[in-house]
Amino acid sequence: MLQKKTKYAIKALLLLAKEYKEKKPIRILKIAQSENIPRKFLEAILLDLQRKEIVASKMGPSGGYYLNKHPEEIMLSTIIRSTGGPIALLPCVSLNFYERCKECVNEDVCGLRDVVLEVREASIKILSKTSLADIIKRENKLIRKFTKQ
Amino acid sequence: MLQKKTKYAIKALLLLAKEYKEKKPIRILKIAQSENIPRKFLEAILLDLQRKEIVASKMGPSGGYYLNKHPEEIMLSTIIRSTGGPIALLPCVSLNFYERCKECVNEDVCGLRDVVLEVREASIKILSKTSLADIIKRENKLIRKFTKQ
DNA sequence: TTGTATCCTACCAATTTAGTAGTATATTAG
DNA sequence: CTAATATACTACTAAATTGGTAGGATACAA
Repeated sequence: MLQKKTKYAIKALLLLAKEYKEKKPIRILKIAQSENIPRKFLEAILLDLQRKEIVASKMGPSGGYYLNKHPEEIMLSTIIRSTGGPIALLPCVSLNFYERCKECVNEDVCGLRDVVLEVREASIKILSKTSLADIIKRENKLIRKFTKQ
Repeated sequence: MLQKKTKYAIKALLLLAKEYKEKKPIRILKIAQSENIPRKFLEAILLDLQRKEIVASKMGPSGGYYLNKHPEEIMLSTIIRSTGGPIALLPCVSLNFYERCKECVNEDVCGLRDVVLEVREASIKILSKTSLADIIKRENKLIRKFTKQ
């Protein structure tokens, strides 16, 4: 399951994406209020995202955060990883959070790992081709679909 | 990520599957030792699996646990769910652990949910067609592959 | 130079997960 | 029938993770 932190990050980034205009900063407080995220927590999350170069910031009055890339270039997989959420079901198949199973004598020969690898591939395939812009597009499509009815 | 409990459950069930013979019980202690699982913890896990009718037990001397179905009929998705691990990335797309997002005004129109739904479909597709028997087959295939080299 | 913003470190609280203790109950070999 | 050996069950405790907060340092525009 994605942790709250990751969900908050995605929500915040989606807001930045919707208001996107190169280097136009938006204040933390504004994001926190409109997305219903605890202000101080969001501060920490954005700081993380900045270290991963997903967002950048401007200090001082009229400062705030803005996307460091175009919304089409920021992928869901990148966001999830940046906020500490591994995508794989087991650490032994995680690209970014790899850890060996203590119990496994030889992980090359683990049948479970083999399956879980497949699941990871399938998930990453979707998550790494979906950008912030794509999510917004999907949202609009869904809105059109549901207002037609 | 799968929790330790789930991993232990899978390991235990794989052992039972390898030794499978209808209603032949294997002692907790034996499973615990050969799979390196804390004995008392395993006890609790097997009790859970029994309630979900994946295993059954026989009490008293010469008692123990055995699979309640053929190894080909016990699916990975069932095991994961039985030990409390949701497969979906968000509760709002989980079939068995569904929970509404507080923040979402209308989840029918959530772009993120739409993506996460796709990921769930892809994962479940794999997990629900893979049985204990399949995992063992994969293991054997991997062993053959690595001993050839 | 003052007010408003992010930056940064160090916490604390709540929840979840992992694991244990101890007793009750069932079964069977002798 | 009873001693030995197994699971069944309840109730904890410990450890780890996650969610969230406090408060001062730093930057910068007006």
